Amino acid sequence: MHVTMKKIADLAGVSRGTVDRVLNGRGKVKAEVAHRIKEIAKTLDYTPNTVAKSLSSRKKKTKICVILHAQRNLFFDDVIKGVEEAATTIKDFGIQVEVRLGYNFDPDYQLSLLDGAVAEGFNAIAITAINDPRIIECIKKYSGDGLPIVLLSSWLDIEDVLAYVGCDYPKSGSLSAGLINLLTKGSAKIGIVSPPFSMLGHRLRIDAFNASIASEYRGLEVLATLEIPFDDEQAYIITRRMLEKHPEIDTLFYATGAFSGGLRAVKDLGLYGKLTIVSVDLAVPVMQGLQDKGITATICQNPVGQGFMAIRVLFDNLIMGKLPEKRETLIEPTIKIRESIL
Amino acid sequence: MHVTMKKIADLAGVSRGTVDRVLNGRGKVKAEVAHRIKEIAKTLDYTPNTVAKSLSSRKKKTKICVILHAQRNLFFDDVIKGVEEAATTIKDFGIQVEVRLGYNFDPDYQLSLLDGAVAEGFNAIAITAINDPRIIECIKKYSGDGLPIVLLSSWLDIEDVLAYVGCDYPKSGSLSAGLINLLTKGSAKIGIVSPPFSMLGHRLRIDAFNASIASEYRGLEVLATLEIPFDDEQAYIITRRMLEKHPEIDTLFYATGAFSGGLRAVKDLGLYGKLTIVSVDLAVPVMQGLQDKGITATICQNPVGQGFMAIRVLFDNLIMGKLPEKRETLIEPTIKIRESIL
DNA sequence: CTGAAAGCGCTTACAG
DNA sequence: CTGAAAGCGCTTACAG
Repeated sequence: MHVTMKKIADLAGVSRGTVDRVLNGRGKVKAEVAHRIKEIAKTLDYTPNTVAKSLSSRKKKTKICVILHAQRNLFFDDVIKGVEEAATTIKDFGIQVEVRLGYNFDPDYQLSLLDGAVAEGFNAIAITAINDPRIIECIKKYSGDGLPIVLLSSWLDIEDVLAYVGCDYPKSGSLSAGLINLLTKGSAKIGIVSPPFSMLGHRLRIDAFNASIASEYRGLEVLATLEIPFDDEQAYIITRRMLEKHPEIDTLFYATGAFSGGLRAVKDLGLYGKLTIVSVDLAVPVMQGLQDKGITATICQNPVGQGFMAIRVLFDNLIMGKLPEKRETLIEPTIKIRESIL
Repeated sequence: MHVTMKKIADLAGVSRGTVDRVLNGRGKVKAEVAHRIKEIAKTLDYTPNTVAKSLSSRKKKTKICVILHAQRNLFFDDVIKGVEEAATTIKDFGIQVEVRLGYNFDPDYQLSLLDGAVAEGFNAIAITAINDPRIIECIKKYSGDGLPIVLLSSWLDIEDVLAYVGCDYPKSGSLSAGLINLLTKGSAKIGIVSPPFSMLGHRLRIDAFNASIASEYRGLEVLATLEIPFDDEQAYIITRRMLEKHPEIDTLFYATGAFSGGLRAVKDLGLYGKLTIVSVDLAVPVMQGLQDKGITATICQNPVGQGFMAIRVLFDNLIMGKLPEKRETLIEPTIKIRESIL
């Protein structure tokens, strides 16, 4: 019971060093011996002991860098909280985690953070990567070089990467559709406001929203779909124009972070509290809106869990050489209403 | 950087053994020496290395017993899934986790499981304790003897225990009220069906539900509140009688696991699909009901998370001697609708 | 009351 | 290509 390297070494009639070489692919071992060791390990169902492993390799510090694409906000505060929670549990494994904030979705700056982290010898990276060709190129390159990289919270289709940990955008979209159906008893004129589709996830979300309506909820009708930048002034203008152009709109699916501008437009038009509004995430104005019943519900994506999982996936890979089962670790979206945040 | 026992020993001019004695309260040490060591440890902000700690004490196996009060069902399957997930992450710490199923809420049987686990030398216990004086007494006794016990998923007011990990019943109640308010646009005649209040949590949930309505949602009216046992035949009869007696009821808060009986009553009366039904948890008939839109929503309590946290709390205590920050680790209730389970 | 030594299961130079 | 030894940070008998 409980197989160790020593036991395998004894059975194979070699030293632990040799077993180590075979099982961890360090240096050359005579083929015949290697084969024998592998057989024994397999027969005995050997699994290396993570705890011993990390204790023994404590000298060569292992460092994980978490790179975000903007300054802190409520969402990233939660992501960071999850990251730090995970960091605490793996601290004693000699793994250090460092968070570096980006600046205003600036690709150049993020690029410099990325290169900087690699130059400083970080052993793994979690990044909310900006959808920019140079960044994608850069991530591909480092991944190709064997650096474990996790895309955190922002979906990009990069195969080479270790994993994507973040929102299940399609599910977030269909969940929103189902919820709006319930909240409006199956009949609604909907205006959609989305962040730019250049962030791929957002398109996936809206597509799923529409697909869900088309297949299940015929009483829901989408009158307008707007992409707006992360800019509250723009949000105000565009949202206002949409509501003026479509006075029949009684429901807003407001799937963007630039919330206060849009909310102001709703208020200025005297529609606050009259519209059914479903939002995403939990920014400050959303919290406020739920509180005073102007916002009906919001679809969250468990940012704490995202941060936590990103670190776990990297930890498992660094310590165990483990690949995640699926390249996408999708975090379950959840419905929050007023009482959820009380 | 990075304080170890050896460093402290050197600074104090003693051996590591002595430092160990002081910091872990094993055996006597001259008061003056002990004091010096404590000072140094505090100054240097020493925190013991969990990894080394557990590796070194690997010989004396540590075992956690998880005792449930009934056979498996979807809820406990998820709890067990969480338990096993946590068990995997701590396996290499030499901690074994074993799950033992109760039988039909039978206190005698649970008592025998509890005594059995202690007799077999388990080092910690997580238990979905039945609200029975003998069991409470027994838990108190073992807790008093220093055995770390976590109450899992079933709330009891036992101070001596290490922690309660489970549903936030009051929040579950207010969340249900808020949700029903949204689903019915603020106007509903409600029938409540609850499991017996002898399980304390259920009373807390219904109380919070009513309190929330009283303070915020005056358009909601509770016409009947029924406690029913976990028995589908009874559930059928009682639910049917309630609906016949109060034909104005348009909304059901069906906060019990005995679901299929009640659902059959609704169907037999031709009300399926017409009532707004909010349920709790995700038993098979609930899943089915959400699927075909007969059930509007259900309030879940993250059973996977409960199982996971229970083990984590015990692990932290066993390995680190850490007490949980609060004695109650409350799991956030969540709203699930049709699309949540698709 | 205190220290020296061995050990937990692995990795890492260092020899050969 | 392979082995013996030291070490990661702690605990645990065993002496004294």
